[in-house]
Amino acid sequence: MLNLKFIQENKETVIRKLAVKNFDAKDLVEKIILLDNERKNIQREADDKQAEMNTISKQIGQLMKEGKREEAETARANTSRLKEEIATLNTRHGETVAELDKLIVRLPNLPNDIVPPGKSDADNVIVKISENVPAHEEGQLPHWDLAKKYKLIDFEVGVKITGAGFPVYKGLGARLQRALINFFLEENIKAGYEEVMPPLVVNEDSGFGTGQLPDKDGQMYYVNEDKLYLIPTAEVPVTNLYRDMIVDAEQLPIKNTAYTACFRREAGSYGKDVRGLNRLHQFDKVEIVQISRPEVSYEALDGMVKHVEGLLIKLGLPYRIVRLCGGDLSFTSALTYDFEVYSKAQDRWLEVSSVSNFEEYQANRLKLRFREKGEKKTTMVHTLNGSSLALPRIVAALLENNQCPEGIRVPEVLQDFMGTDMIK
RNA sequence: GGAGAGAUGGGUGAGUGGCUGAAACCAACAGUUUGCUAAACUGUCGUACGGGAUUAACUGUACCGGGGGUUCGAAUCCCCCUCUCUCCGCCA
Repeated sequence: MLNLKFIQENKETVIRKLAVKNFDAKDLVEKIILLDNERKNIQREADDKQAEMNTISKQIGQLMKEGKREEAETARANTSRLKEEIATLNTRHGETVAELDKLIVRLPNLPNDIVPPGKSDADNVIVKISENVPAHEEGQLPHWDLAKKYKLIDFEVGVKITGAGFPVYKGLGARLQRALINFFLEENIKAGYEEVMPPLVVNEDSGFGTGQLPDKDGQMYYVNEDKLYLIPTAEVPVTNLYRDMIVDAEQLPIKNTAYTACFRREAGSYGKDVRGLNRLHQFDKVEIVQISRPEVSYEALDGMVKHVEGLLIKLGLPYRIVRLCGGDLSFTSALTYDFEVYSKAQDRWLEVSSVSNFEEYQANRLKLRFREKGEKKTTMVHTLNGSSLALPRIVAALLENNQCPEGIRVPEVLQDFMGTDMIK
């Protein structure tokens, strides 16, 4: 969430920048500022009265000790009115804060200045296209047919045991999952990311910390009995590792990578978007997370983009990198680069990674700060994350782009993990 | 799931109604001393939200797992919740 003080001092900037996200913040910001001022006034009044009360209480204690019962009784008689006033003020204060909290989480993160304006993904800016993008060919099989032909993925049995969007990987298909996970993790570790293996379900505080709640409540699976959410991405448990912490400056940057299954309800999706592996309710993803000093977070972002690009190059997949426009940018992100791989048979670009800088938006919610050595004051960190990578569409692109008369060519970097150079 | 014990600052741990935002020790940080290291000594050493000329000194309030209550006054008494530990049961 945005910082209250910042909103107070930069009202026009907030409104102007959120307009890039096509978010009309004017009324909300006005209301927030009004409420915040009210909150301060109430607090001042309540604090003063409480201070008065504390003084009287101390006096009573002193008088009692000295045996001056009469005077103590007199002092006590004066407290009841004060007590009531404090109670009233505290109630109002609580209500104001609650209202303020409710409003402030409705403000999205401010986009970075280089975020292009735009309404939808059509307005995203392509910043790079790899040179190996093939031409669309007729007669190529889409991955769902290839998966069937080589007995790699069984969508039907997944429907039987769970439902649509829960495929079952079999044989070399299952092994390909494992190969990709291992490959990604190894590469990430080589790049200095420490591997963690977090829980796949999280509590409400964690969902709030990274911004999935309250914004995307309906997109997560919820375990009612225990009030837990199935994670939509490893970002949630991994970033929340550092919730409510003050880290030392020399610990930064913190770099973690994690493989997890991800669960998404994807309510409202349909059609060719959900065909085959294009959109699933459960899928596997390796994630990278960085916690960075604010002044270098954009260098960190560039580094992450380079790293993810390196993975796609090693896999030999045709890709492009796009900078998301304001309208396509997520609620919590300040700047996002999406990676898309080209799928020859579908003649489509498939999103396989999203690398974002959240600046202090998540840190504010997480209460994640750092402290300079020897200094007293704390500063919010910047948090970043990216997929490196999400498996299903990588698999789709690999199958489709690497199909040949003999079978499906396995990229060299995966051959050891796969135990073969050709899926037949 | 059953029974019991517990939850205090970065850590250990004292504190059963006012003198406690919290002893002591450890860790950490700054400094003194020593030829270096170590040791010793001195000092600092929670967070949030306010006030203060909004990067001051200083200062108010709140916070001892979370929420509510009793009281002029609660870390301390009462109630509810959560979590942790031990034992039993079940079990990958």
